[in-house]
Amino acid sequence: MTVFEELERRGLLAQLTDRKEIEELINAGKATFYIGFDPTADSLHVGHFMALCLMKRLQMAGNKPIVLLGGGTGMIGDPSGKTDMRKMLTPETIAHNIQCFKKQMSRFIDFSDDKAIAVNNADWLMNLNYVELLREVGAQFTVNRMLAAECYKQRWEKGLTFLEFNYMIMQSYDFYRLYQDYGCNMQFGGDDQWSNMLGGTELIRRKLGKDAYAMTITLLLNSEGKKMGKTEKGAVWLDAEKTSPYEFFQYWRNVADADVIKCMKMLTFIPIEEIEEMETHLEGAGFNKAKELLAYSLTELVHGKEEADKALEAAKAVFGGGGNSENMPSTVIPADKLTDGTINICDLLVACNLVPTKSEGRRNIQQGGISINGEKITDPKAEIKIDGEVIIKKGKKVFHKATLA
RNA sequence: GGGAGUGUCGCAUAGCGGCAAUUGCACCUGACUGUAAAUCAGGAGACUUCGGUCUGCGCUGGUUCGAGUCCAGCCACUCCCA
Repeated sequence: MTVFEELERRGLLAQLTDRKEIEELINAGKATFYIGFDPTADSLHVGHFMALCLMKRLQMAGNKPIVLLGGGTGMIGDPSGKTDMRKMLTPETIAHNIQCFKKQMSRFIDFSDDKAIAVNNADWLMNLNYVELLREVGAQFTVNRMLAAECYKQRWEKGLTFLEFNYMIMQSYDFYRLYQDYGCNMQFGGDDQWSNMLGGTELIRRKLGKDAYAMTITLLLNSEGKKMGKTEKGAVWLDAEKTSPYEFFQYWRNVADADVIKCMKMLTFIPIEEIEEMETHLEGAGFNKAKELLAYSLTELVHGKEEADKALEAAKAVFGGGGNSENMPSTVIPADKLTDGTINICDLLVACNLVPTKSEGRRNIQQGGISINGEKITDPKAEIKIDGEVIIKKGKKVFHKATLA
């Protein structure tokens, strides 16, 4: 099976400028392609992860990836698909975020022996001369065409600043530079990047008379049409500090039935034949097995085997009713929060970050949602004795361990 | 630069001067389940010695026994004209 076929069978392909040409290029394994990552946060998230997996798949097939870090484009902010103006990032934040990105990326992409390279578009964007750029590049774009781009539609009502409007130009210019400097003739990315990517192919065609290609991968949406990788608390991060391996595992363990197979296909490296086979006889409780596999293999990819094992162990212990609390998420309670070795139940819940306020904790207790060491708590004034460790259960599936400092 | 309008709990929406403030989505808890979905029930400013107390409708002042609601100034955003 060729790489291209595999991508297609996994449902990853969204839009392509020239299907046949791209298929041949990447299957031959000699292509150089790039994917851009803007340093908007100090950790990668699931969307980035998909792009990195695509890179890895293509790299394994012999192609050469270029990771483009958006040190320059990050100064502007991509308005695509955003309803509100992006907060402007300070140069310091951007530099910090780039460091974080680089560190995480090296887990997925092999940069040794020049098998992949990372570049920062700040290197060329920051020194651009305004008038020169306008004449060189600006003359190649018409405003009416840019405005027609799908990615700006959402901004119609809220307004689009000139700063953000220029994002497409910057990204196009990136592609143009990479084409010239590295012979990179393909750009891949998330489907929301389509218009920006087309800008680049267009620019290359006009300036150089050469063909360049663009391909986007499907956005990972759940069965309700919402972006996956988001929770109420925000994104599901790849950084263990921001989203613990256990939480990460649980996120995927809890996906809807309708989404398991799709996630497996799009996010894991489990052989596609295996997934398709599984798909044919998946029913009832069998879904749980599939979800467990999904959660495990993703956690393994992102956090390594050891952490994945721990997360799986913790999940089994907790949901299987076993007593092993070793790998459960936990909080250490400082001794000065205790009086006579006990702590008020509401204070305990807040201290463990299980609820935002005491009122919320009280409510949960009154509604019967809190158990300590398997015993339901009904009195919000209960004093909990902490000696050794205490297992707190909130709702149906939030387990937490509190230990004394 | 001139004119019009808007600013309420994550988002969206209601609110004749007596409101901790409507409704929808999202969210949380309970029941049923498979750590799924659907459904049903409940909850949802904070603190509380459970009697209360404090904070709150862009910001700052004012009118009033009492202001999300009226007035003035400011700020932000949107639209129209230039």
